[in-house]
Amino acid sequence: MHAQVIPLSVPALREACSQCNLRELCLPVGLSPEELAQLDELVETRRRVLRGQHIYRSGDTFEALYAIKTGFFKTDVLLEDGRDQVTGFQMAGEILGLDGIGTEKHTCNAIALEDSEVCVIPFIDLENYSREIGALQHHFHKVMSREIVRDHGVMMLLGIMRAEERLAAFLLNLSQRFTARGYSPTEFNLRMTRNEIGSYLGLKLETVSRAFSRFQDEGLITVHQKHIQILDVAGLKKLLSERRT
Amino acid sequence: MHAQVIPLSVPALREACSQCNLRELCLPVGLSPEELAQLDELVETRRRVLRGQHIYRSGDTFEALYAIKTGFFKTDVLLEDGRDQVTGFQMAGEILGLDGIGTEKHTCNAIALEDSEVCVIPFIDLENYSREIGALQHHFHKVMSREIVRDHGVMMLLGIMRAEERLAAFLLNLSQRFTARGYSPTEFNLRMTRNEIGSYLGLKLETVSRAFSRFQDEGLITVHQKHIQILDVAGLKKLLSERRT
DNA sequence: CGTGAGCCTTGATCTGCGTCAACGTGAACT
DNA sequence: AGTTCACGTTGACGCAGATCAAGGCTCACG
Repeated sequence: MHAQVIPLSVPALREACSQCNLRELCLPVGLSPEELAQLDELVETRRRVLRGQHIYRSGDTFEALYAIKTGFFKTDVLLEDGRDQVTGFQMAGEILGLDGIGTEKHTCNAIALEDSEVCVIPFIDLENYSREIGALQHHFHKVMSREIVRDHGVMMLLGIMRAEERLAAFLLNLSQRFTARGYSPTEFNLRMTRNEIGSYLGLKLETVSRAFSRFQDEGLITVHQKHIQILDVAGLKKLLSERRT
Repeated sequence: MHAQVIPLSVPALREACSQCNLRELCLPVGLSPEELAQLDELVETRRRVLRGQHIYRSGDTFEALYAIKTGFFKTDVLLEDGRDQVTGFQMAGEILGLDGIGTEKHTCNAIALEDSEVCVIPFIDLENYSREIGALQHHFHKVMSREIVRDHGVMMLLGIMRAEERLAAFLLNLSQRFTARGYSPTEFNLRMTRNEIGSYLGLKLETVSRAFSRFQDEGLITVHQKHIQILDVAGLKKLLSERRT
C-alpha cells in the first residue's frame, strides 16, 4: 500500500473542474465555459482518502468543503454515551462539510467507505469566487438548500415510516443516485454494512437484515451480501405510498 | 376580519433592519452600521400572518425568505397518504423558506401558530446584496449551515433517543431559544399542541402527554395545559446523557 | 350560563421492532 | 487448505410506545 514516489507535474495534482466528468453534478453546474475556467483556480488540491479514513472529524476546525471525485462516504454524529447515528451517505459529485460553516467547527465525522478521492475547496475562496460569479453563488445556495430538503426527507423516514418503508425508500434513493451517475438503476453493490444502514434508518441491523430477506421472499429484490438487484421498482414504490395499520 | 384602510406612510410599512431589536439574532448579525444601512433596502415589506395561516405551501414558487419579526411558526411536510411530519418550530429572528432555494419550489408548509409578523426578503435581492456585502454573504451561509446542523440534531432525536429523552431535548432546546430572546428560561407557554409536538418528535400525542405527566411526577417540571415551568434543568439534562438499556 | 368542540389525560391492551442468542458466510490471512 | 474475524441471517422472546377507549378541562359562542 506504499505509494511509489513518481514525479508529477503540478497540473496533474491540481484538479481542473472544467475537465471533470462530474461537472454536471457537482458545484460547477450551470456555469458558462469562461466561468468554469475561472473555477479551475478554486480547487486547490485533490486528496486521496483510503477506506476507513476520516476527511474530518467532529470538532475539527472548518476550513474547506470537499467535493467527492470518486468513492463513497458516510457522515455520522457521536453522542457522549457512545450511541451514534449515520446522518448520510455521499457519493461522487456530492459536497461534504457544509455542517462546519455555521460554527467554524465540523459537527460530524466524514469517513470513506471505500478508497476515494476528494477535491478540497477552501471555503474562503469559494465565498470570494461566489461574489464574482453569480451563477456559482446561486448554485452553491441550491446545494445547501437541497441538503436541507434531503434532511427533511430523512426526518420523514425516521419520524413516520415503518421499517420496510424506510428500507424501500433507501434503496430507491440509492438507485436514483446511481442512475444520475450513469450506473445501473437496478443493480449495485452497497458500500455500507447492515449496521450502518440501520443507524441511518433508525433501525437495528437485525431489522434491516430481516427486511432485506422479506423483500427477497416477496420477489422485490435479490440480495447476496452487499450485492443488490432490484427486480420490481414499482413494487418498492408501492410500499411507500401504501398506508398500512 | 376586514382590515380598515388606514393611510400609512411608506416608512411605516417598510421594516428597517437597522432599527430592529432582533438584529443580533437575525440576518444582519455582524454587519457594520454602514452595511446595516444598506440592508434596510433589502427587506421589501412586512407581512402579518394570522394564527393558522400559511406563509407558503409545499409546491408554491419560491421567491423570498421570511424573517420572523414576531410570533411562532411550524413547518411540516405532508405525504400523499395523509401522514405528516412537523419538521421544525420557528420563533422570532429565525429564517423561513430555505427549503425552496434548491428547486425553486417550496417543499414544506409554513404555518403560523400564533398571530405573527414576518419580513419578506426577496431572494434575488439577498443574493445581490450578498455579492456586495461579504459579511452578509458569510452570515447567510452560516444560517443555512446551522439549519443543516439543527436537522442533524433532529435526526439524532428521531433515530436513537427514547421518548422521554426526545421530550427533554425538546424542552431544553425551547428553553435555550427563549433565553436568547430575553424570555424566561424556565417558564413559558407552548404554542403548539401535543399532537404537533408528537409529530415533530416522532411520537404519538398520548406518549407526549404521558411523558409530560411523568416529568411532573418526578418533579422536573410543572405542566398546566400549555404552560410549562422547568423546575430542574439539570435533571432534564441528565435524562439526555444517561444511557438506559 | 349552558353547550359544543378541540385539546388533553389516563388506563387497558396490542404489536413492531429491539434484544439476545446461535449459527452461517466469505474474504484475508497464514 | 485451514483459521480467523467481521459481517450477515434467523429464531425466540420482551418491551416501549402505538392503538383503542373513555372521560375531563377550557374557552368561544349563542
